[in-house]
Amino acid sequence: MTHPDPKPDEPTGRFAYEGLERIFHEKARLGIMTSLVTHSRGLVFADLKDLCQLTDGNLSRHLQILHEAGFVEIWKGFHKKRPQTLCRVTEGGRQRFLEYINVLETVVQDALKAASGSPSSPKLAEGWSPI
Amino acid sequence: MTHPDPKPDEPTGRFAYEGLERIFHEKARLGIMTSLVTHSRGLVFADLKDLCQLTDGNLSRHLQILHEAGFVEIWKGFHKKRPQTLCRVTEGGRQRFLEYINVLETVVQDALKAASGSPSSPKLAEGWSPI
DNA sequence: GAGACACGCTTTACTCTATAAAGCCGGCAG
DNA sequence: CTGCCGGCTTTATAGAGTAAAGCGTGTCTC
Repeated sequence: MTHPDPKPDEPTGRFAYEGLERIFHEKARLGIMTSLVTHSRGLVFADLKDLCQLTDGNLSRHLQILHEAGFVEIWKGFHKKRPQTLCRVTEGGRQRFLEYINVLETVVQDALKAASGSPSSPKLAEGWSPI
Repeated sequence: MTHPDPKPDEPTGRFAYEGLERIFHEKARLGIMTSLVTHSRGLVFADLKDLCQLTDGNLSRHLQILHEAGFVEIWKGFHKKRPQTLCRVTEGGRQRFLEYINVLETVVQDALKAASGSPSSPKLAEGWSPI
């Protein structure tokens, strides 16, 4: 074997988390993407808004961003003579989001590993002063 | 039993993730906190900088923010006649960070649950147009 | 038929913030 | 004493999240 312990995604620095794509790493958009991945047939604007507890303007802007990135499709239609917007995640969006989620999983693992280990902080040697 | 299925942290809306504290939910600070929780005895500025792959100014600012929030302690000292800064997570910081991590874990669970389920998007009914 | 009102979003304006670049300060070498 | 380097801080700027305002269409009521 050439590589006893490959560790594919960690060139040099630990805890750098380069894979945490900015576009997904945002409370509101995390909720939107999770909602859309969960409901693969799509969600109308109002339902998505309720699921994610967002205001209209807010959801609109985030959807615009995700759409420009090619991660969600936006379809316009009508329901009872009122306009309706249907949102669906694209296949690419789905994949990239799940990659992001994998990185997030390693973050959680790292943190929990640390938590189980060291209990509490010891005193410092002389010569250090706070603040 | 009064509550068959309590679900403590979910009042009404799903995928809202209110527990995702802004101060931790940031790539750089996630790395810093994980590093500090992992090294409970503390880390000097330079080591932390390398671990998180941050620039000096960047790390300085993020530490300042975390310190003002009471989540990290900053100690000043000297090493070989050069100033050194030692950073340690506070007990409160450690706790709050792990709470944040728990929320992050539910995000990951939600997304992965969705991923295992629905495969791909069906066609839309007539009357919808894209963009 | 003309306001008034509600629905379903979009657009705008503001504030906050991450980060690159510049600055600062003491020690050391020549 | 002049310049340079290590070890951070401070500043400046671009970018982004979000509350508030705006807009267009349908549906009442009088």
